[in-house]
Amino acid sequence: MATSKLDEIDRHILSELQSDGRMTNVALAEKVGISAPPCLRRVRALEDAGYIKGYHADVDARELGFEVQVFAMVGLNSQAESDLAAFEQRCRDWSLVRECHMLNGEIDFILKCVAPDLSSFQSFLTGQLLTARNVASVKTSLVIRVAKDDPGVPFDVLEARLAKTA
Amino acid sequence: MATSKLDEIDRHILSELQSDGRMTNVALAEKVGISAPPCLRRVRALEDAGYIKGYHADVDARELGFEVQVFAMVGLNSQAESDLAAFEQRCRDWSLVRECHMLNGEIDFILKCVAPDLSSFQSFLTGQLLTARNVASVKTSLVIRVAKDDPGVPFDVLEARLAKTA
DNA sequence: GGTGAAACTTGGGACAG
DNA sequence: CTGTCCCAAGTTTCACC
Repeated sequence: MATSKLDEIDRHILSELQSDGRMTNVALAEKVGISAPPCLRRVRALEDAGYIKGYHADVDARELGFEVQVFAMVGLNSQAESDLAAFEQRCRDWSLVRECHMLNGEIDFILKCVAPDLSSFQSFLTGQLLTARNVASVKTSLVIRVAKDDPGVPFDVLEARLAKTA
Repeated sequence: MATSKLDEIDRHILSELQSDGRMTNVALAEKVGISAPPCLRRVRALEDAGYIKGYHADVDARELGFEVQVFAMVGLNSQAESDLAAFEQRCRDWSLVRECHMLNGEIDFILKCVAPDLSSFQSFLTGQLLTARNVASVKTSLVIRVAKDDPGVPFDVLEARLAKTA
């Protein structure tokens, strides 16, 4: 497993940076119980190895005027790899689409979209998504409210798992 | 609109911090074209006003050993507010569940879940989610691959919108 | 993994437009 | 009220053990 390369301190670093990405290196070093220079070396190594893909401020979409969040379930006519890739590329080009996941089962893709209001989402839906080549069906569901929206992964699950195999 | 309190520099700051949350204040100040002290004051004000909810390292779930991502569509028996709230609280307590969104339409909730492997997800599904009080139906879809997973909001949409009304 | 030291960043105070 | 200049305290990031 890929985690076997990481020791407990590395996992602790990832966990802390996931919950507070702007923590200073000295505060992080203190939390994980080592001094600052080796802590920074570990962080750089985790970044270089791809365990940390980036750092992002978590901005409040609603406060910023994005009142509408929508999940769109998309079915395609052709599931040939080149057609799947073409649809994925189109999703990357649409900035309203924040996430695009290919799924198993009857739905081919689920898209998480964000828009300033319903009418601008509707114009995206009818003008872009529904008319895109190869799109067979789109079912949309408006988000009424968000009960939980945690970034990243549950480190407690990882630790529980490692404790079992140890 | 809530964005009217923000000027172009504030939006630029949010946009930069969304794409790189660990940028130093001097680098940020240079990017948005003001000097460091007022830039820092703006960042603090944006944090205090709730536009910035936090900062997070974006860790690679698969590299860390979370091989399985699943979307679960959940239907409840009762949609009374107290029953909805009870289910949402249960989702917050399950660390495998990273996101829980209440939707309109036939599905009541969509959950984004992450797990180390299929069997640990299955044991969560059968042991926790399906047996939870008030849960009527659960349809799950495995994520085959992720074509796009951008955090936050599309600032280009916001700018286009503001340009129109200006 | 730790230590010390140099360069840089942060974040405050005083002040101008 | 927002920006600029400056400075002390704290932080990052070397080279070396």
